[in-house]
Amino acid sequence: MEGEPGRAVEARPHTVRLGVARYHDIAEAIRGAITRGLYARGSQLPSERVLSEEFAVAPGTIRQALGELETEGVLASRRGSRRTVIGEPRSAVTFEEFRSFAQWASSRGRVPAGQVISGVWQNASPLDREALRLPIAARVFCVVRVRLLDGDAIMVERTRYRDSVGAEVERIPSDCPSVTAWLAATAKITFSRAEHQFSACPAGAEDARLLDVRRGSPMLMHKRMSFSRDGVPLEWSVDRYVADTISLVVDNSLNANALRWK
Amino acid sequence: MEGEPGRAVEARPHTVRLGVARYHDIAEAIRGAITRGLYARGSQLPSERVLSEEFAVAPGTIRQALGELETEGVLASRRGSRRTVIGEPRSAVTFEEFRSFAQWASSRGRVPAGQVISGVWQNASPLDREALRLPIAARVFCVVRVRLLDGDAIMVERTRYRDSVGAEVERIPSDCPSVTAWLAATAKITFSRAEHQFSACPAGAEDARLLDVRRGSPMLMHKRMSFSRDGVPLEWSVDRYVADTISLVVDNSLNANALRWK
DNA sequence: GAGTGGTCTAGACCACTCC
DNA sequence: GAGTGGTCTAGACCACTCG
Repeated sequence: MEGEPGRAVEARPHTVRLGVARYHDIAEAIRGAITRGLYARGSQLPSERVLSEEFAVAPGTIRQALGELETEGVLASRRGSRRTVIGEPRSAVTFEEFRSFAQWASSRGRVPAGQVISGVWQNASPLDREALRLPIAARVFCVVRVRLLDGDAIMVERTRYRDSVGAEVERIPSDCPSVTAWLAATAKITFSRAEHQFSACPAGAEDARLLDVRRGSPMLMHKRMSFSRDGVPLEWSVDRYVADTISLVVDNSLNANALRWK
Repeated sequence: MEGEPGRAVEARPHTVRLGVARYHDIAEAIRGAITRGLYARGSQLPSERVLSEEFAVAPGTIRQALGELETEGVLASRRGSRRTVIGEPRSAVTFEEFRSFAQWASSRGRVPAGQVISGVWQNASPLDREALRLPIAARVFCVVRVRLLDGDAIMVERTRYRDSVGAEVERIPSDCPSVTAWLAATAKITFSRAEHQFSACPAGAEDARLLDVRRGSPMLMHKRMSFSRDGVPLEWSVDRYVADTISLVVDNSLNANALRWK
């Protein structure tokens, strides 16, 4: 293992280090130990009591660290039996990466780009009003973008923003690679929760023209609604990807679920 | 609220009731209070201290209950500020529902059915060996099934089982609606983790014939790998759904992710 | 029966938010 | 400055698993 067990925690017993929690440190240490092969897949982890002595922390702190790893699907536990090592920790996608095309692409070492096809204000349709919980006669800002990956057009994005957000989006330069990043930096608008729906559909006429595929060819459709921290819906969007350019990976266990792109 | 705060917990301070944990009870009570409109969307929940007095439990127990609700995306919290109510709790899909077509359909009040097209033993291909972590010269049991929803054929499932599981699957009656349920009940084989990948693809010749769609028409492709509790891969499968018959819903927040079908 | 994880108690200090 | 959530301590009993 690692983590300097005999670190002499000093008299002050529960000082939280600035920025990083101790339990997260411990999770990181165990994660690293698994990656380095110290714990083989299928083997058993030391007990919570033993770990709490090794890391010189209270049992509850160890429990928090192990909880983090179980959520990631790296460990599995059962009452009365020792925790078993499930496998290599995966680089789970962060929320930002999953929500933002640009941030996902960058984190994978690929070059994202975007091109705005149109951006207009419209009266909110019944669909808009339901999705964004708007009153009658509200307006929405509608943007159609083509997204490029390493220079290839692979996706059409049709987004509808509520007015407060739309007013900011309207000012964004049309070649800005990441709307999400721009909104966060300039307008302090951040998305804290999103709901995604995936299905397949045939390419429409506009899709075919913008992405250079045949009409009716298969596309992965991704509907998305994003919310502020207070649960206010900020935007909803329908993205259509050319088949075989991208896929969504979902990892689920009895305890929790994790997402990542591939 | 509810939960009979003055329930007279008695001298024994930490007796866990059989089956249900107290923190889960409390989460359920708060969930119910939100559903019944006692806490409006966007409003603030009472503080942890107050709740711990109302429910007559230690603060840690309240914290566990609130954690459950935050994972579901019902609540959001921020240091120094009170927890805000995000919205109606969703009926998050259980792991079993997400993995099993039959269980998902049943839970939605729809009638699932399955028909085995073929079931044969084959030598494991390189793909099989990688997915199931098998040695050279291992055998896999390959099954092709058509899945029906309310009488309509909507999906072709091509599954490959490692030998120990295949031997059991071979004995399952061909009209059995739920392979998962049969395996759990009869052979005590349960899946505890799965990895899913979604993308779009055109219908192949066999898909077209079995599902009565045109070749090349759009399909939602779902690759799936299932593992035992100890991390041993038990099966992998490629399912292809007719477009617009089904879609996957993923909910993700800064803290956690939840899944459900729609 | 020894050991393990799951649950729970009853406190504490700190970082942060809001007034 | 008062109050809140985030983290941590140092114990406890119970249900369960395994040898």
